[in-house]
Amino acid sequence: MQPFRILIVDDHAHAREGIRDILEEYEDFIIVGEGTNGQEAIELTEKLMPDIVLMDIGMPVMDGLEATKQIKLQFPYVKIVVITVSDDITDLFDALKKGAQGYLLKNLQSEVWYDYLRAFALDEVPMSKEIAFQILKEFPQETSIKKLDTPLSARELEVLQLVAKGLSNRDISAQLFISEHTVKSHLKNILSKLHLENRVQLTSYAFQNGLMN
Amino acid sequence: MQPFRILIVDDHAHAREGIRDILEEYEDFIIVGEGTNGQEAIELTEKLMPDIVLMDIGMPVMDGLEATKQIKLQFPYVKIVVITVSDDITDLFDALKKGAQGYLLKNLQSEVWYDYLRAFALDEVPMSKEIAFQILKEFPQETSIKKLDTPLSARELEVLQLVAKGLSNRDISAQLFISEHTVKSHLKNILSKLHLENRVQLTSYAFQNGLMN
DNA sequence: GTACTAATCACCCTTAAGAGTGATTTCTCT
DNA sequence: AGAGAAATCACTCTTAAGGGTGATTAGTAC
Repeated sequence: MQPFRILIVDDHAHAREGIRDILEEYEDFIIVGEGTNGQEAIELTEKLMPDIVLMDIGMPVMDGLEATKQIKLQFPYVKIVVITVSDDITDLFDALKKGAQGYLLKNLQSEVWYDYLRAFALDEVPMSKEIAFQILKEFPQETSIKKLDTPLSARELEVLQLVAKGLSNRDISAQLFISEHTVKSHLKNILSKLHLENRVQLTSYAFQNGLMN
Repeated sequence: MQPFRILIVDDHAHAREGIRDILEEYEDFIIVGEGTNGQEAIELTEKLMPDIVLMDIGMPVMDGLEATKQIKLQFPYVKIVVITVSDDITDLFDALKKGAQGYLLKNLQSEVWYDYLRAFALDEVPMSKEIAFQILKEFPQETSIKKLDTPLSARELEVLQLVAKGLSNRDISAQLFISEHTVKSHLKNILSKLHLENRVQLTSYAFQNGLMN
């Protein structure tokens, strides 16, 4: 079987080295290139067409989340695994939202990396958001997942539906007899809870999840 | 039967007089109040709770379209007929979009007014957008309905779907390999053709009309 | 060959949106 | 009584959105 072609993107040279050391232990993987920022990630992906991109998040010029989004838009078949350190798992949802299929912590044993990436390359890891939770449980380091995934309050649902109808914040404030500030505040919390980033995505979400009648 | 309670809103005194003269010919109608701008329209609607509001469009302080929107949001059961002069029928769609149920031209015969308003009050005039067209045909004064209601081009549909997915104009431009200017241009045309005013309403429209799969 | 349209790009301008931060009040749960 | 959540409002700041206007190119229709 052909080895899996892997592109490493991380702005820290020693981080790339660490990953390289791990992957070179196994014949299943071949590192086809290395990049140091999101911009390079896009260019190298286009040039090298790797099977998997290992993408760091915090990088200069263009960060890994933006690069992930761009790459998935242009090359949907390229798989992206976001790599991060153990203490900022909060980015997990953002990464999946941008189109990443996988999520790995830099400070795991090399055997874990191997098992995970191999399964991943063979499509044996359908990395959905549900499974992401399970993975999190297996690494019980206290993460800073705050008040995410709390259910929406009644008021928030009300605001959500008005947003999805196409009303502006001002219109909503007029209808609910509250200030526009408050509407913005509710909307901010709604977007945060649902891991969305703007009212259009919220509208799309509302329709796809049967919240509009 | 109780006469229908009517509120007249128009900034021109002589326009209100003209309407008053017409309506006072008939016992079916009683004029419960008169306003001169959109702000007054809202206040008077709340105070008087008329059956029908006859609403002019071009007015100072707050125009009739905005007032129509506000009133329909707060008092959905109040019927609104937008009144206008014959040469700016282009506002028709906007008025219906804001929630107006009817549309009357100021310079019609009083009998036409009577027949229309009576039928309207009795819910015998389901003033949909389709019927609006028919009414337009009956008043064949050459109106300035431009290139409205043209079908969307393939490219426009493509942009529409990306918008409804929640992508920003910049994201769309990157994916379609065109400039952000062009995306904006397409979007502008799309909104114009569909008589919508922002990307959220477009998203809503897309889902409700089965344009998303 | 000319008229029409789709698609592209550009510039200006105003307002809406959204992030960040923080504060107050009321209610509930324990 | 005290903790926590929900709802409210406020201020700042940056960027996205959208309207208005206009121009070019290429393809199509008649």
